[in-house]
Amino acid sequence: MQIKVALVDDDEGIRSSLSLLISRAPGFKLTGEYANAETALKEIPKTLPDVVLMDINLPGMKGYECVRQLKAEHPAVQFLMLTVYEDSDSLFNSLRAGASGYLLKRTASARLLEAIRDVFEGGSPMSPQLARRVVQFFSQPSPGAASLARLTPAEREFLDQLANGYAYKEIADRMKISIDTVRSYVRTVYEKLHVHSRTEAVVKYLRG
Amino acid sequence: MQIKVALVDDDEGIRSSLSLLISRAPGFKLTGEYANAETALKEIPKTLPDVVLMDINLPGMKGYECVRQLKAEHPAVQFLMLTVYEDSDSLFNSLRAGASGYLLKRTASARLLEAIRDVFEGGSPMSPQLARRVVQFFSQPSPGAASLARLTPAEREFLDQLANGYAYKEIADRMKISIDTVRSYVRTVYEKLHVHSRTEAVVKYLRG
DNA sequence: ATTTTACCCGCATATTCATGCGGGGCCGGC
DNA sequence: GCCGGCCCCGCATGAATATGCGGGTAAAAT
Repeated sequence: MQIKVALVDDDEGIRSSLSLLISRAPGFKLTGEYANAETALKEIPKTLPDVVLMDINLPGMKGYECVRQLKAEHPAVQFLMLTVYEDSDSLFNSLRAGASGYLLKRTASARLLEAIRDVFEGGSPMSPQLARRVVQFFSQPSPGAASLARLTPAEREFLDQLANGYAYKEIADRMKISIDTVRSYVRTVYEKLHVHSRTEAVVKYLRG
Repeated sequence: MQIKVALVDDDEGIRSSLSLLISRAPGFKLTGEYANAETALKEIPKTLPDVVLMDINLPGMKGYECVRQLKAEHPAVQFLMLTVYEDSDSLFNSLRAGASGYLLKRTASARLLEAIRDVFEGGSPMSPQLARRVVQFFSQPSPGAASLARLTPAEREFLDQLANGYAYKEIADRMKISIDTVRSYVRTVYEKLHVHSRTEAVVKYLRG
């Protein structure tokens, strides 16, 4: 089965080289190439490709805006963003818009084809440099993390179970400890977090 | 310059094959291999490798817990998680703990070495399947947002009070309604959110 | 005009939670 | 050695929660 690929980029040179790459590669079929977002918005719904390679920095409407609109109407179409910059805003805007992958343009040809296949198969290929941005988004330390750090590993594990909504008895089973030990954790954790109820503890845990 | 790599995995077979791979690869130097998190916690601070390959599913202390502690003390050390599962919780736990990359164990050898180098150079290699989870985290504004929207204003207000840790009686006072009405809200809200406990409701509210 | 929908109130009961008081054992450091 | 931190276990009790069953009214939709 051929993967139908469309291409949106304002740079004629890039477009033609990508076009050549894709049309020559076995298993891929180029169904259209467009120089701007407006044209893509009109034409892509007609051919409904499997994967769209989308340049971020289009003149006029930005690439991610185009993705947002197309993705809303055609959720099955996958979008793979291409950019020359490692710009954070563009990256997060694209992800929010529903893009599935994000590659730097200097990605090698073979890797690009592989990425298209990845996207088509439900993956999200991403250049390591860009992935790092995303990863950092998660590890940004929160304000209340300090008190969380004072918990012992077992206590943290317990707190995690607590946040998952399990009853004491269930937590005891999952952690292979007795219900009374669980109750013991409740006290120490509450004390360390300065809370007096399960809800408060969970809130502090999720936010911290 | 050699990249110093440490290895944490409880599976002897995997450990030895990875060990062989790394020690034979030019540019890499294996500085230690450990069968569990506890040993790693003790030994890794001594050798301070550049990159640690960490299995997620360790017996006893989980891999991401180990990362959390080591990363806090030694921020320069990079962690590359290895797992057989595409489990969402493990993934996000690891990212929050400070892991930089996350690969499936079935990743090809060449790609693994490349990933180690990526991590060392500040990237965040990630298997496309796993990256998709991360990407979805952004595009899905919230899985529960839809159900949250089905709440009436009063119910939302109530849920907010619930998330603040107030008891039913306190909520009744604050909202100037009867305690029995509060109980009524409990039921309708739980039903709409498909939960069976205060904690689950609050979690869904905070995340959605 | 009838039905639906949303909202408010009430009672009863089983379960869960919060917290008081104890007791063990293991390990690492002073 | 002894102490302090961490982990584990136990009993008891009152408060809070979850959920069953009801009943009303007023506005919106059909």
